[in-house]
Amino acid sequence: MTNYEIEEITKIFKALSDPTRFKIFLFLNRGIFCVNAIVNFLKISQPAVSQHLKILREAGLVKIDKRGYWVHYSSNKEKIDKFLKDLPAILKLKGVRNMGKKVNKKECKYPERLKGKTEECTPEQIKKCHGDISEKNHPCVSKKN
Amino acid sequence: MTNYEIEEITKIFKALSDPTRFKIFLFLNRGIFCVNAIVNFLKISQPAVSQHLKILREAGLVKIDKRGYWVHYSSNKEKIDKFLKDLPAILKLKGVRNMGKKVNKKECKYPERLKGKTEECTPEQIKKCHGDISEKNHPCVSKKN
DNA sequence: ATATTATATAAGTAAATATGAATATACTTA
DNA sequence: TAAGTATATTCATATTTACTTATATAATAT
Repeated sequence: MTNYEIEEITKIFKALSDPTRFKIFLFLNRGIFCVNAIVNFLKISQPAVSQHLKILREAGLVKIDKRGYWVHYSSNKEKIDKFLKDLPAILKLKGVRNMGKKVNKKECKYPERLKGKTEECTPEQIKKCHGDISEKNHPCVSKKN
Repeated sequence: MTNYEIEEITKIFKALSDPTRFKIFLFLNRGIFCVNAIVNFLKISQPAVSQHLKILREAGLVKIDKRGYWVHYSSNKEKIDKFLKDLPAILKLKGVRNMGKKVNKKECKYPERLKGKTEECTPEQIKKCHGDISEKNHPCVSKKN
């Protein structure tokens, strides 16, 4: 699997995050359509459709085929299939670059002060909370999830 | 697979469409963290984190566990796994309700007038373009994708 | 040639979003 | 009790977004 930048992934999610645009995307999953076909299907203005298509295109989700002055759009199945295949790993943080800074020492300050439910935290967790912590070895982490 | 409303799906995509929020989501995929742990990891204000968490929670992507005045967040693995499992079918338009109106007769008006590239359209396609068309039997549809 | 058509882009606008500062709430500590 | 802490909420603001109308572009039709 190729590595993804966070912005690359969120761009895809953003492209699919508007209901109107998502309908266009689903529509294009069924075949190859010209812009006016989508306009007449959705009953919104032609520029609105063009702009949604641009966002879908820039996210790599749809393809273009110019024929005369018609422009035929269709879904980019290769890209979508690849994304679907990679997604489980992406969501589990494999293959994502530039996650951000390291965690510092200040988080989850005093979990050992918890009364009544302290028994739900293991002694190691409590100990960790004041020791050295890195992105991988964090307090407040439990295996219970 | 359960059926999804379009808004339900786009709400999940929208929750994952902001880079900051997506980082929070990825962070929570690694364990159970209190809000301040996330604040210190991301270096943005605590209210900003709380609000992102609210959006992730409302999309069903994260879970809450209140302990004293700490609130431990973690990813909702069941929901995420189910969504990942359903996604291929969703993107292929199975299990999506309320897609919208039927297609009417106006789209892709005169594809047969195309010169030079007409041969790329089959006679049936051109014929279809002026016959009865429904959501399933649309002009401009080709199997070439 | 001119008129028409399909699509894209630009400009403007109303609504939504991301964020921070201030405040509220609820719990803990002393 | 009062003071402190973690989190949520409210409010204000700058930015982004989805949309429409108007215009531009490029091809087709007459």
